[in-house]
Amino acid sequence: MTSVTASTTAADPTPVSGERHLRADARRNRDKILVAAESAFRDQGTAVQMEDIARRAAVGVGTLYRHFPTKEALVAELATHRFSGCIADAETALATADPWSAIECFVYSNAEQMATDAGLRDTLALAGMDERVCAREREGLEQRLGVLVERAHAVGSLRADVGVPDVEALMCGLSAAIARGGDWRRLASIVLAGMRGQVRVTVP
Amino acid sequence: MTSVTASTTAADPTPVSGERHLRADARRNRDKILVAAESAFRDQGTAVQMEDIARRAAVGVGTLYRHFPTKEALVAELATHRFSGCIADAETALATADPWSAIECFVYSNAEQMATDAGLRDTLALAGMDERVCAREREGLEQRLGVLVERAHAVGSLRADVGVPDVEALMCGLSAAIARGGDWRRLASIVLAGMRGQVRVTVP
Amino acid sequence: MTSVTASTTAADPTPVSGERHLRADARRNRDKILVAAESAFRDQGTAVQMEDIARRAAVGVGTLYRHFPTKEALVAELATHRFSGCIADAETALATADPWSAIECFVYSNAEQMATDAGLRDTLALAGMDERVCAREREGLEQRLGVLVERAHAVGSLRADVGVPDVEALMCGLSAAIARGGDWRRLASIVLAGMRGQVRVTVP
Amino acid sequence: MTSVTASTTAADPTPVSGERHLRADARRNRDKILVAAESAFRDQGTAVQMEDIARRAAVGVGTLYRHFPTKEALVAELATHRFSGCIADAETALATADPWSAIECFVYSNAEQMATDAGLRDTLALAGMDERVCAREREGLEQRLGVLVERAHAVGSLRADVGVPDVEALMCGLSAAIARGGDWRRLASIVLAGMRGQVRVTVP
DNA sequence: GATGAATGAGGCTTCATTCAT
DNA sequence: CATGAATGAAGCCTCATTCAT
Repeated sequence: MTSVTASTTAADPTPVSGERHLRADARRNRDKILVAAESAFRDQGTAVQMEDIARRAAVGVGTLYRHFPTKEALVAELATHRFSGCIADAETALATADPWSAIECFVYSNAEQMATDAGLRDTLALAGMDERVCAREREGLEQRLGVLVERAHAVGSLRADVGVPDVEALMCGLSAAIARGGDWRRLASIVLAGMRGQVRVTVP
Repeated sequence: MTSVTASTTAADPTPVSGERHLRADARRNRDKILVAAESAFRDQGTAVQMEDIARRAAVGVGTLYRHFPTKEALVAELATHRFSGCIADAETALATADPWSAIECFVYSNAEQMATDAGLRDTLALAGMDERVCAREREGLEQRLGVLVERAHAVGSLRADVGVPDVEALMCGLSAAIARGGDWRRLASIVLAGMRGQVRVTVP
Repeated sequence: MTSVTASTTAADPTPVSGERHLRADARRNRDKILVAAESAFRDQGTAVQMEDIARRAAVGVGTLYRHFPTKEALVAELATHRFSGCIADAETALATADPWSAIECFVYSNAEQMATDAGLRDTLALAGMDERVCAREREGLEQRLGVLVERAHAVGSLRADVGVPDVEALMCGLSAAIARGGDWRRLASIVLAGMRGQVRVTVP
Repeated sequence: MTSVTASTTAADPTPVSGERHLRADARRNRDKILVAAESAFRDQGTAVQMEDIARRAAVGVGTLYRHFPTKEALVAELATHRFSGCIADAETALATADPWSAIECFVYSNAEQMATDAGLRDTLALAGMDERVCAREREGLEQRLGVLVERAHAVGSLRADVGVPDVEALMCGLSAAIARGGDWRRLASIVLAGMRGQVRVTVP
């Protein structure tokens, strides 16, 4: 689940680090803002005005700025959510026994998200510009990808010269390709086929 | 060659249709502006200020606006240049006898351009937003791609379910991937491998 | 009175239709802006810069633009105020029993306004350019003038060949004449004398 | 004749002061510019761009600036022509024996010009702003008007309290009124009637 | 001289951010 | 705390005027 709404539920009262005790309404506002920002960025790109976002969230700009001191901070927050989703995907993929299936799992679930939620693409593209935002999440993702890649290399199912940075770049590219509106499954399968190691069928 | 500088040489004094008699200095300035704009967009993205571009071109803003009535028009012009480059690549590829080699030729030459000149990415991404700009060039490109794809399909060297829009999307994606800074040759080869048809084994 | 300052008083807290609940300070600023704009236009004509107006109103340009999205809109608002003043004058005149006195009343009160506030001239001249602005007010004014003219014609105290458009034109002309700086009473009386019907001698 | 084209003919080789020996083509250009400027101001008001005027004159901006160092100078030149026309009218009027007929003659001929040539109105309105332009012509006109007014006063056919400045203001106003598009004859006759002294018919 | 390209100060407007209510 | 009005730096563009061809 990459939903942008805060995931803290009754069963999970511990707020994520950085999200201090917020009064119920404050939290509601924060979530409304994130949802609004997401759709706003999706519809109008980085050019959206803060006031637009506030309006969509049915909130005053002041409130928006109370929660996010800067437009950049808002984007970063969104990006963080996104990366968290990616990490979750990677985590799920790691649970898959077969190394290549794990990679497929990761790529497909990511592609699906991008196809479903255009905001994801834009946000990541945005965040992609400045390496400093979401450093922690990036690192977490890269770490998991590292494991996925390593495992796949170990059994030769991933092209030998493909490293983590390549996978990242390819995911980024896949995202851009999907943005053009084609069939995300086909596009993902093409990229996966390209990444596949040669030793795919060791003929008996 | 997609160089943005005017291609009129001593041997070809007839200006391209649509480019009316420009005084020598005017043409020089126009070219300076295009070169400057290109690098400016490359360095700072769409956000560059017109004054910045003018400064880089060592020209007054007025001159900039004399040649391009709008920032948008400038971007469009650049995009047109880029598309022309793509078309030229496609044309070159068409001259290759083997259908698959032709596609490889196209993808590699394009990828190289993107790697060499990161501005390409932004410009195309930009132009991608509004389908109306460069309509003619887009069409021309799609037409050539159509031939390339058809030929490759005929001999089964291109995945059967890959159409022109897919190729476009993949090129777009490749561009984004390359923009992340990896080895463009490897990335291009991955995408090509993914597009390759299954019938690679020409039965003995 | 055509004072540009908001007419809402303690006794009339209901804002005029179309003027939504404005916070006290917002309304104050709006009024400050209108007053400033008025004097600015008076002093410098249409050429005044928006920043100048803002400075006179002791307000940031942003505030100016929050209240009036365009310079044109600001002028239109001013013109509307002026027309409203004219309409009020016409209304007052209509309350006068004697048809000719009514016309005199209208012309004099208008002339006085023009003399007092030279901005009127420019604003009306400006508004005169585009028939679409203040269409409603124009119409309202013409309607009242129609009644005034008709009544005067009925008793023969207005030159038979003078119609509403003539009165409007003459008022416009009177405004221009007054703008030159002469004695507005004399100028108005001259125009009135010229409009007077021949049958001034009520036969004994 | 208020034609803006230079009035120097073969029979009148003495150039007006300020118009130095101009080569035939230079003079032709100068005239083309004046004609163009006139119609340009008529159509678009003071806002016309110098380049527009040059284009209408089928001349480069450079040439325009060679003849008139400033936009203001161009306007002034036009205004001077206009004033000269007024002076000529006044001169003609002075040749009329009856004092009141003389005034009527002046007012009607002026009104006709204004009705015929909208550029006249605008130019004069423009010039009217700055008292310094056409000072010489203004003075000349006022002098003649002085005589006309004095004569009319002497026989009591002009309202006693009407002075030269009033006549000027009224002419200005008449111009504005005519600009609204009504019947200039009627408007002029109204103003004249208003200026007429009371002792119009000394009953026998 | 004529031409029109170049110039750049200056105008209008936007929008991220702050602050009074 | 929420609100939305206020702010003003900064961006895009215009156009009177200058200058190279």
